[in-house]
Amino acid sequence: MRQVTMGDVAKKCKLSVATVSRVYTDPEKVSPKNREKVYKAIQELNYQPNALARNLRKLQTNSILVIIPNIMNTFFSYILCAIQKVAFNSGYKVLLGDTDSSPEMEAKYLYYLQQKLVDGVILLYPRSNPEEIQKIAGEYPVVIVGQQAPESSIPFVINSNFLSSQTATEHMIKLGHRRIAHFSGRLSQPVSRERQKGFVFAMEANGLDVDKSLVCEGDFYFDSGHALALKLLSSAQPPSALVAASDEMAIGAIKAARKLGVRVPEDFAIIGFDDIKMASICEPALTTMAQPKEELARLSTEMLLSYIKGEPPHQNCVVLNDQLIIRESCGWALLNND
Amino acid sequence: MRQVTMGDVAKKCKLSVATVSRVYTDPEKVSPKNREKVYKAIQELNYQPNALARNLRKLQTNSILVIIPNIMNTFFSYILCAIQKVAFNSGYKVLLGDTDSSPEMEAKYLYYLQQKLVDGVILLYPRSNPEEIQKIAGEYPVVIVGQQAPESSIPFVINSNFLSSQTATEHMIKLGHRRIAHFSGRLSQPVSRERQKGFVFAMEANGLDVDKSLVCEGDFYFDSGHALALKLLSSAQPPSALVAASDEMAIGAIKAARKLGVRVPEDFAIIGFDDIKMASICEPALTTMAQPKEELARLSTEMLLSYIKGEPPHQNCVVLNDQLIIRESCGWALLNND
DNA sequence: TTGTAGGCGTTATCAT
DNA sequence: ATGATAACGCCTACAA
Repeated sequence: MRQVTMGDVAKKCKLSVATVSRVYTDPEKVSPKNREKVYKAIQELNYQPNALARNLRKLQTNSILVIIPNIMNTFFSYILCAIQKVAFNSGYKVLLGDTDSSPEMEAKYLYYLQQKLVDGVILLYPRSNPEEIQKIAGEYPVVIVGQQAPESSIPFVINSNFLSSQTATEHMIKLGHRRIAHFSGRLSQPVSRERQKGFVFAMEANGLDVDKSLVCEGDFYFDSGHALALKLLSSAQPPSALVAASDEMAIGAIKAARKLGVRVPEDFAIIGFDDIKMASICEPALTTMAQPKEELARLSTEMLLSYIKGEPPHQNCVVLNDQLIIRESCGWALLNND
Repeated sequence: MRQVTMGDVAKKCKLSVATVSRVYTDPEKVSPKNREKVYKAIQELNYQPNALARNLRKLQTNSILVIIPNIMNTFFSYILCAIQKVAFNSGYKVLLGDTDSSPEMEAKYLYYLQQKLVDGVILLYPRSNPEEIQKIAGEYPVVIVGQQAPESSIPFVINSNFLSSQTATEHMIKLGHRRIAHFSGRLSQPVSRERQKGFVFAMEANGLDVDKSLVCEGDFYFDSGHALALKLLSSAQPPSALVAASDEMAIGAIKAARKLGVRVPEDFAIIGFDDIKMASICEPALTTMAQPKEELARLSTEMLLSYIKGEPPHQNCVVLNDQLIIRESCGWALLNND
């Protein structure tokens, strides 16, 4: 069954394809009478314009690609969800590019731009090297979320990693902790280094020793937090508190503590990062630095869309502040309950 | 800056566009010497074929749309992730259609097919009415996951809801429970009705009364489970066990119990459905009916792709079995620990 | 093995 | 306000 085309509609109402086309692109320009005729024919033939032809003609797809390390993490899926909402409301479709944290996948997806498969890309927490990214982002609309593009003019939106990590650490120090551990993500990622630096800075600024054996490299995922905590808690001199660079690792640590009979927060206070859904639900509820997910998503999408449309951007680089959310795992309530 | 086209490549190596095109579609058909020339020119010009033009010419996009109620739920995001992997390996791109559980959104997304924006659709747990779906699915490749398409020939993949709900319920009965509650999803959805029926059937088959006040309609989400459990547990005759039709509701119930000082599983045994990530992490770990997520995703994608390619399908309707995963929340260990 | 040329379904320009 | 027509960039008979 051949597809219904504009030609068919035109023939049906004895008008030209140009007029039919105008009904879609600029209805004002066609007389009310003819407009009606066209609408009727469209209805009767159940016609829908072929997006492929339109895309080719206009050399654009009205869709964007979101490159994302792992949709299973609710932090990412939340952002993805928010991006899709903003994009949808602006008439843009969202292609999904889950990289499973692989730089190679990330690069493959970036090439969708060159193939004209999408009009722009939102790149969440990139893993591939800056040159690779710069090569594409220099020519096509790309906005990076969660990482500052060093020495390049790629627009980005990030949260205040250094500062927030510092805040989280100082929260623990204020609660009286001296031996504090830090679990970072892979240090190959700038985010991880930023958060680790914030931790070290806060410790030193408060005159505390940074025991190197307590500054551990994880990978942001649950399992790494679990394994690291098991090791530390069964060592000779276990820490009394943990600043984790992700909620997943923090929750992994909670589970590890429980397995060893270590009480959280009494014997081991924990603070996470991200505020994923599980953070408020797990037991004890996780104290964490909440990233402004909604804002991150909205701003990056708006920036990308105006970039695509060639509008002058209001802002190219945005740094958003995180928010400390005090729940149970840090032991704040133990001291402040009256 | 004009985009590089096949014409440019052709000119560069003094061959025709046809030859260049063949290098992509059927390299065997062009002489090794010329092939090299073309490769070189492609390299030098940094040429990438324009997917838009190719799509129009071939009237296909090599992409599929996944319509999904809510990516924030790890059950769905897991399936989405698995679908994307299978699709990617077959050269297909994945468009994301998060409906936020709205039938209207679902319908809008279905029309992407008519607009030729995608070659096929995987429809997860549809919420819109069957006629609406049938209208599109009758003409274009659609595979439904999680719901049987009644009186229509739309291919589908589901799990054994009735049977699994029965199994879950009987598990509770075997553990000695008599007053058992059931939380369903919205009864407008067939899945919900199936699971509820499975519960009722198991109760009656075992000669137990079904107290209507214990058979509650929720909406699959955390909050509904929380609210319902609060109500039931503070009633005059609280149940001693709960069969929840989703893990989210089950975990909501766990939190409610904790809030009221009711011990899980000692005073209130709970079993969930889905096996989301949080199920193994929450406290106590959730006993649940695990859906074969991987299989659901793989089979539906394979079915859709062969449907798109016009291959005769191996199977049109698949029913997969769930698996009972015993953890802590049902209290099995209390009886069987020796 | 290679080249020529028509067409995929729209949109946009230019006449009328 | 409307119509004829030339692109958009690629693929694929068909001819050479």
